[in-house]
Amino acid sequence: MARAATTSDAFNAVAEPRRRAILNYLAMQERPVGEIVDSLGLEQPSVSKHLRVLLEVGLVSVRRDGRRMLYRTNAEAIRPLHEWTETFERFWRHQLSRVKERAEGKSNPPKDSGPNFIPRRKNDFDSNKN
Amino acid sequence: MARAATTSDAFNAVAEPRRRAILNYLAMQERPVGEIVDSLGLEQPSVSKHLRVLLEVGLVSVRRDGRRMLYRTNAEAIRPLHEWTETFERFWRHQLSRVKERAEGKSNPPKDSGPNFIPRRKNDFDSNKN
DNA sequence: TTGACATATTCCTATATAGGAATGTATTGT
DNA sequence: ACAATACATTCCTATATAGGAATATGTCAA
Repeated sequence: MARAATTSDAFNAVAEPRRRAILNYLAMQERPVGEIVDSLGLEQPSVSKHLRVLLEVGLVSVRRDGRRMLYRTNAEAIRPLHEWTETFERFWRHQLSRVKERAEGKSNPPKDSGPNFIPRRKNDFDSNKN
Repeated sequence: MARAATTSDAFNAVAEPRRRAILNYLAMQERPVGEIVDSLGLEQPSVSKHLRVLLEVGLVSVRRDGRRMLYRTNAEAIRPLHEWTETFERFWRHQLSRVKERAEGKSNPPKDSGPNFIPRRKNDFDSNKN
């Protein structure tokens, strides 16, 4: 009766901007927690918690190196998201051409897109602090 | 101090499986609410609420047709997700080849991927009832 | 063993749902 | 005007965070 757990699946896990930032950071190479903390400017407990979520859904893997824990992004786990979004690719291509036609002036003003359109935010995905 | 609103951005909005199902359903063509209710087997108020969220983040658009409201997916709004996931494509390609090498038996057992690996669910994204 | 270093976990709290039930609102046909 | 149709909104509640603070756990060096 509430929102699904962040650990439900990759979709829920990556809904949090800091977790996406962490995934970006760990994509190139494995890193210890401390470096994530320093580089992204987050609190250490916060990073540990986010990593736990990412680990539970398989978005990262870990191995111990002495007293440090080296995390790395498991890109494979992001694939389902990529594939889901991919099914819409052909549609935004079509919509683009339609918009283009309209820009070239093909009469009727779009009495479309209803009551309150309210497109909230822009493209501020990724990163963010704290 | 809690989870970000579902209306924060597309990432949060599509974290809910039923909303993804609705987006899939409305991708091909616009549809009245009633058809979504019947086709996906959800409660009408539930569908209206989900549509409101999708509308607020710009993932769908509406127009009135008599007493019906015709919704349609705005694929363009899914593009940021596609682009974010796309940045990981090259990585899962690399990882795949690494896994392949290992399968062909290149010695050392993967003392990798830490304490409790716990990859929870499989690929049951999309759809779902209620 | 002890202390320092690196992470993880626990506790507490404000907040935002998602579902169910009930009700409100807009629009059309007669 | 009125009933019926099609949606939207409100109310209520159990649940799952995310952040901050404090503390616990694990590992290495001397």
